[in-house]
Amino acid sequence: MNTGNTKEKQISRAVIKRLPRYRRYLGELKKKGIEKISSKDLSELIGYTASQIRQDLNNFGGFGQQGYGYSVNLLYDEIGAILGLDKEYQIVIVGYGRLGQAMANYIANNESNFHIAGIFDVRQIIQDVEFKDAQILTCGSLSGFVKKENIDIAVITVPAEKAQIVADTVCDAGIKGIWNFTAVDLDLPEDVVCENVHVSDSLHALAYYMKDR
Amino acid sequence: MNTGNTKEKQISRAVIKRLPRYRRYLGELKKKGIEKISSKDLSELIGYTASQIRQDLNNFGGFGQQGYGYSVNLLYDEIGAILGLDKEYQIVIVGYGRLGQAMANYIANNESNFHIAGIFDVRQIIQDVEFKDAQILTCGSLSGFVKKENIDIAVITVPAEKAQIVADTVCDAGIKGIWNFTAVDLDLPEDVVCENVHVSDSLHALAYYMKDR
DNA sequence: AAAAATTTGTTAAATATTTCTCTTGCATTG
DNA sequence: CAATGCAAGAGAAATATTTAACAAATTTTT
Repeated sequence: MNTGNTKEKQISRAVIKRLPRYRRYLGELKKKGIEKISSKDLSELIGYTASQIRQDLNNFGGFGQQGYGYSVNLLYDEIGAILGLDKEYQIVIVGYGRLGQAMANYIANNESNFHIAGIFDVRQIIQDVEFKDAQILTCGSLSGFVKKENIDIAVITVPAEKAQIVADTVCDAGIKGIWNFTAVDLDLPEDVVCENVHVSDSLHALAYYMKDR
Repeated sequence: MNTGNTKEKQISRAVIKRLPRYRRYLGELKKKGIEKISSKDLSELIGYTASQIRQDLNNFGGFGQQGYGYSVNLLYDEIGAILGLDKEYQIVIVGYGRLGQAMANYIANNESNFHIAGIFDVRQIIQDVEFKDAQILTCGSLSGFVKKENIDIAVITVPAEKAQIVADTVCDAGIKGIWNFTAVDLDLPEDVVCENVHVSDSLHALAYYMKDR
């Protein structure tokens, strides 16, 4: 077991970025009732080389069987465990505009192990008083809520100019992870993990690849 | 000029992914009225090494001046031109749920050279009949609209199970690029460019990095 | 006006990542 | 139940990416 004190091979970010994708495809195979798959077949499906798939998976252990392939169900669960998707995370959504609402829906409907504990907005929300079992509150109570409810992750969907203030607030309150949808890179304490969804960067990359079409 | 028939160094995807980020920071510097910056200072700001910044930029030409640095304004525009952000793109948004609305707002307010020409949804939308100067229409007219209006990019924000059908429709109608927000990878013709925003993959990567916190 | 300090563009070195090759083990088939 | 084929795992080779080093050009200082 990894207790964090042995010097072990650091898994590259590129590998981690591929894991959710493997899991996504395995989920689809599962749904279709397919029980086993070889790295070769998975390769054709996903578009990475078979070699890379095997190499990636072997960073975490041998989940396959020679002459047979990989068990779809087993591999799906194993990757889930590697990613930490075998636990439940408590999250808050900060910023309940259209993007915040979209992400709330997405999480509630597709990410069963991420529980929306609270939703925050600067405005006093009138139409919705709650979302599923989460209260919708004003930002003033954010810090206290994160502390009291032991929130793991803050989803930041506020306007860009408010993002850093929100980040500071939740970090001070002891948050462990931030899922940032704003177009700024946040300045965060060492021990807070952050994943950015910079849609503008993605759109601009799209423009680049369209250049000579 | 690149006419596409000379064998030239292929720019790696990693470089392209960094360009929008450079431009974003340069935009902020511009706003602050800063006129020049060295790769060293930019490095401290962005977090890439100065060496990498220079290397990246020199893929496209020498925009800096020895002993001086880079002109913020010039570099901002040059990167914009490299990315193809000096043209206007006609886009349609397909799927006008909360995510579609969020992206429509984002584009209208932040991406001046992407013009929302039309918005499509399966439902007959009652409350909004139009968004800025774009009509909101039902999906039946999507194909005809894309053809007639010469649309460049389709933003796909429909439920995952509809994504491929929408993609097929717009591709048949001659679209050049797709900005895909659904959790599936689309099967597309060779000549259609696609940029995916797989939020689930991003969330799962976040979970991984939170493991031992 | 000369000297010193900057800072780019570029080439070379170091790392990291991906692909290839080969060995070994398992499963299937006759 | 032996022979054959399949496919993982592992290590080596090949690529690609990133970082470092340095010469040349420019600016600033004295």
